[in-house]
Amino acid sequence: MPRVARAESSSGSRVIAHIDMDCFYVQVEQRKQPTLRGHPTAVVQYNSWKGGGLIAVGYEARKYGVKRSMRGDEAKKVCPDIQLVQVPVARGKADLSVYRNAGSEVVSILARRGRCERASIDEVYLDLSEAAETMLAESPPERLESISEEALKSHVLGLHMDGVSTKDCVKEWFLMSNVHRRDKLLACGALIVAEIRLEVLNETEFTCSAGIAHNKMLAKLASGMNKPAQQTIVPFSSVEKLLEPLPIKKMKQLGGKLGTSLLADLGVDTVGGLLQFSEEKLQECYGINTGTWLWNIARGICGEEVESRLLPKSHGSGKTFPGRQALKTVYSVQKWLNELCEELYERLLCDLEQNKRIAHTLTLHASAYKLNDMESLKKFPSKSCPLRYGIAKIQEDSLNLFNAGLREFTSICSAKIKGSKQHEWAITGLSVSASKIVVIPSGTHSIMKYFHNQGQTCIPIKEPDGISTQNAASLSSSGNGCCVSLHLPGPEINTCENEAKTNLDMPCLNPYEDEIEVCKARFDFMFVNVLIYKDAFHMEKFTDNQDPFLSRMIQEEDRLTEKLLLSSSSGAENGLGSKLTQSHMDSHGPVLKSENQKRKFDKQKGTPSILRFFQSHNSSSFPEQDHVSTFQENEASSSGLQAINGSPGRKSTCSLVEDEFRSNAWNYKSDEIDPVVLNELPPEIQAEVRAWLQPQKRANTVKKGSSIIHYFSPTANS
DNA sequence: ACGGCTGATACT
DNA sequence: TAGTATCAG
Repeated sequence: MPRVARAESSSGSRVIAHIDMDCFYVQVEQRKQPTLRGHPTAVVQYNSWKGGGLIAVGYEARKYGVKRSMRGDEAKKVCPDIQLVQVPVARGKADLSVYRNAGSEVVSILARRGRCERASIDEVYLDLSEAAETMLAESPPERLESISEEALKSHVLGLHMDGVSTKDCVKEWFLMSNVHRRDKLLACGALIVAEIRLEVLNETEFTCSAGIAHNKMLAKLASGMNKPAQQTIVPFSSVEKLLEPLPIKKMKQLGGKLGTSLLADLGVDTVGGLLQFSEEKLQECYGINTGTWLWNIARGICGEEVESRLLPKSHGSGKTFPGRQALKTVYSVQKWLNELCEELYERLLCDLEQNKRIAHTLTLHASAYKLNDMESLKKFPSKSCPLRYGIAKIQEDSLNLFNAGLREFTSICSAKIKGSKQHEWAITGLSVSASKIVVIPSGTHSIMKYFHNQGQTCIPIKEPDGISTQNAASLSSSGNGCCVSLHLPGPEINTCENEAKTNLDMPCLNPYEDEIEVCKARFDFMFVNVLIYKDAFHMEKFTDNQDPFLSRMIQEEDRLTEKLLLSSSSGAENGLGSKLTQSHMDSHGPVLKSENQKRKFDKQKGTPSILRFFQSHNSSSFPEQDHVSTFQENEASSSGLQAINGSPGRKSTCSLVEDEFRSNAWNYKSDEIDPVVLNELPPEIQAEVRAWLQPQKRANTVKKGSSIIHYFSPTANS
């Protein structure tokens, strides 16, 4: 909750829109299956129990009294004609990817018009202040020869003095010239939103509703007032009358316990009721932040900014196991964790490919009860650890996290029963999630670029003003190979030729620190890619087994490499991009075998494409060399990577990669690093590199290591 | 011990 | 920070 409110009047009025898709899941299904249009429809989560649980209800069905959180059977009873569509199922669980992707479609349209915040899978905030100002300056409504039909259908709160709000009234309101400037801005905003909503409809076939107001809170309130497919405007003058009788539970954030205690403590059940309490009083009751926040929202004040964020901050995959489905063996837990991790990892790869983002933290949540314990109210603890890319690693780590949690869960409270049999616990819910997702800086979008960029290794590259990093490229999606990629128009963002620009959005830290962050992110990016390929390589042996997921994964990763390489200009020149993927599977790459014949890798048929890429890109003589050094020509001596490997002439990037491929037990010692090169690095980088060389704790011990090295920790405990 | 699944945020 | 709790839809 945004606890700091900005004075509304101090800096000119903002124009904020909240766009809310109408019964979104239903619309998505209706688009997929147009015969459903016009019929009472609901989306149910696959669940043979009682016909499944409704998670979205179309407006035709609502007329019959069908409600969310009814079971499918009840819905049928109330509305026998209802069409129940099932949510897609993958890996034994509901998969919401199609809806997520559909949401991305909408967001990419909205984002063209102003700062855009994806508030949920089907809700978006838009800051239209600039656009409205521009319109007011250049072509104000009163100078328009006509107001669009859609805009004329707007609802203007407070306009209708009880009863009739005709189109004429609305038209008059739009054209009113003797009104406060802030209302004219709202009118402009409403015209824009009407336009946007038509765009959305044309391009996606989805209808939405919208609220237009001076802040997020009011916009959100308004968007729900006239649904579906309508928009509602909240003029400043209508705020008091709107809020005064409004049940407190209708306000966002007050629908839960806080709202309840407001009634219990203060006897207040409408927003207007709050007005009688001083800010101090509210602070006494609910703390300084919440108190002030309450005081403000009662007056329609909400300074919360629209964040520029089109992508989610975390990904998660979870499932519940209610009743007797509860999991009672570690085995079954592991089985389900593996499924959940598969989905999560698929989405992570999507995010990496489409948005160039890397997640850094893996978290496991579980819910459980104890069988013998009378008080089974104990919570199963959440656990997290550094996230290592690679499906097997995520699966292993999540299981370790679970076991760590389970030990706490079982030990702390019920040490009483010593002969601990299997069934003292049961798991009713599992979820894995990935967070701390960071965008790789522009210019790092291919490994080639990294290596070609050497002279100026760590120049921070910023986006053009007004476009935040994570809005770059395309919108995330996930799941099932249907990675929708929607590119935003606008300024070129992804060129490494862009030099450092000043970023106005950021308070700009020490530029030097900034530089280091960019460096770290680049390391992360490259290493993650290498490791993904290592994993794909391992998986090759499974392709014969026709495991659909594994082979899909391999394809996925092939595509990723190809894209990355094609996107690199020099890769394209050499024709490497396409050659590489072709050669991925064939068997000409015994380059590594000289050293470690026993290693698993040597039994594989191919050389991982990334590695091969390194090889072929470089000296032509590479394959013959026994212990090769590469990239000598390309790299300036300031390369941080070289420093990790040692001196430029001795052991370089390629051999670092090789070593990683050769050895499951990755353990560089400090003495393998040329101290001269290490000392050339900026002090912070030196520190970081040295830190990498320390032994790292991992999931078992549940401690977060430094940003990069944990990717390299061996997979197995052995 | 059934509304399931997914996300954000604030507190500590 | 990691872990918990609350909220929303």
